[in-house]
Amino acid sequence: MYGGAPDVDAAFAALAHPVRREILTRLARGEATVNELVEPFDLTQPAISHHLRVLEDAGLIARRVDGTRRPCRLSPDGVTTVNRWLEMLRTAYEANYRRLDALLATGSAAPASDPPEPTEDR
Amino acid sequence: MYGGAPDVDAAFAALAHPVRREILTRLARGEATVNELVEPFDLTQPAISHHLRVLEDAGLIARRVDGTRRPCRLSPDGVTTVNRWLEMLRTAYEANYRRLDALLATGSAAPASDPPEPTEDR
DNA sequence: TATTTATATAGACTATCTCTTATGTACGGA
DNA sequence: TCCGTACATAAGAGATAGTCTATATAAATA
Repeated sequence: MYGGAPDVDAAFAALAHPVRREILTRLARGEATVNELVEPFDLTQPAISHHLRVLEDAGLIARRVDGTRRPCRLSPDGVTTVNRWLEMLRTAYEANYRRLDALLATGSAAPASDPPEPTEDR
Repeated sequence: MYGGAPDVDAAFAALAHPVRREILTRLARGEATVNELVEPFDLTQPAISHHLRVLEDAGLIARRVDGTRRPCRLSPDGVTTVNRWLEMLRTAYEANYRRLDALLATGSAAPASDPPEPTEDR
């Protein structure tokens, strides 16, 4: 990663809005101009421009200049940031499970009220 | 309004707050009661209880009853929901790249988006 | 140069979020 | 039973986010 890693908070905050996630879904199929991104929504152009700014600041999209147009494309940096955080969470979670399993395997006294853990990941 | 799947929306919205992400990080290391989760933060107990409610509604944590205590633990469901959405995005993104690569390999005229040169404005 | 097109920015309004204090509820222990 | 502990819920203040209209900017076009 060349530039500074986009901040985790900005990436998660950007992904929290359904319109912004829809914009990303559209951009995953290829580049699009601002007006092309406005069209599927019942929102004004300034509203979409604002969402694009948020996505850009989060490292989720990038833009180039083409005359008066600013075609947007997906930038994997923001998604990578989010994936890394989720991976950290999952790693800590699984490490805790391994520790718990090891503890139970030793035959140590288990907490009496311990319910069987229901779900495995995925 | 513009919502897609409601669980996706709830999960991403829940993850958008840094305090809630910190709570999840703590729970990845094991179960904790509400008071134990309040302690590391400079927030009141009702504020943390509200965050826990948001996390529970998003399928990110689960709670059990132990006397007057409500120990919380991580629930993988919400993270799985988020991971699935990100995987969808990545899949579409990579499919688009393969399509573009195939197009370029045929020697056809590329779409107007050929320069990978990052023209950055401002 | 004047006009149109594509997009950005500003300001205001409103809705939602976050946090607080105050209070309610349920359980355990004396 | 009375009290303390652990937590939830309510109500309201203050902050923030999302959206609109109006306007600015900049390039393309006539």
